[in-house]
Amino acid sequence: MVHVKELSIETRLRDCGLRPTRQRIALADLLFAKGDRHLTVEELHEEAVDAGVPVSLATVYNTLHQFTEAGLVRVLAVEGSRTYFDTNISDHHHFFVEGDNEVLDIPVSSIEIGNLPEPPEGMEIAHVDVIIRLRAKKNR
Amino acid sequence: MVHVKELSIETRLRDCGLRPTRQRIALADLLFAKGDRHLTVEELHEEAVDAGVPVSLATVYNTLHQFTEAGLVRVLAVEGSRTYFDTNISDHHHFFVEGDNEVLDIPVSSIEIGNLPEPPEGMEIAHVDVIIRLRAKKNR
DNA sequence: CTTAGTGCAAAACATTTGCAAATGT
DNA sequence: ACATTTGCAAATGTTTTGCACTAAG
Repeated sequence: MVHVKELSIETRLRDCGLRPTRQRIALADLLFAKGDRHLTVEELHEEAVDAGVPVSLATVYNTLHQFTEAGLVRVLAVEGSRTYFDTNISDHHHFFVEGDNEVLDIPVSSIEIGNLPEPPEGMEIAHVDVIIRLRAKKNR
Repeated sequence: MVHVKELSIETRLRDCGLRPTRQRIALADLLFAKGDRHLTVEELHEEAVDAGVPVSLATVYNTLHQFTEAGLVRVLAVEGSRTYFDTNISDHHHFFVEGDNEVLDIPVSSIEIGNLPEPPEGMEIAHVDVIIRLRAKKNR
């Protein structure tokens, strides 16, 4: 049924030098089928298990790191304890809802950053992350 | 000798509802004496021990969290594993040197952010973090 | 004295790793 | 068949917690 999609994901994995194993295909499906997502390892693992793909937690960790190296996903540093992975690798920024620990995309076009400072000698800019931290507005 | 400074730190702590204990004073001294700093718990602990204040790691954790709640320091989310604490609580941004895991301040004045998107319904902006990730420039 | 703070060791998490068994090519 | 990948369980690294002991007011 979802065979067309799986084929293309298999190709993508192969292009990255990753063997398209059952687990990797299933994880990639979950990651990319539903559009842009922000997930912890734990969340993805649970989704996979719920979807009937009993992959181990260690494999989810390993797979997400492989995907990161392959440039399929990106690591998000928003909160100390858990690592978030972002399936949207295009240039964009994030809302982070404190308390809920929820991450939302901000289209890059909607933010203008000017006057970026010169990086120190011998350094170049790898990436600019903007995180807008949100809290519930207290209604009084 | 450094008594004037210690007195004022004692007052600051007291104002935050924190008893100025030996350990807290020593840690606050290390944090604030040398200007703006970006430290992990481990680093601060080592500094304290080196300075002849044999505080325990757990106390450094507890103290930094208390300082954070009191608004004396700020948590920096730059890198997944370790938590950085920033002694500069004014509005500013950061360079993060990947590989070195080093954090550098960027004066806020030098970056202009325009077109900030509207926060979702019922939310307000708590803080805007800009992290410019740097990598060593490859000289070719 | 009384209460809050500290240190230690153990617990709790998140993440990584080693190795035998399973899978992909 | 052969190399890679997986799963498990154990190891690691970081942070938190429980509780007896110590220090501050």
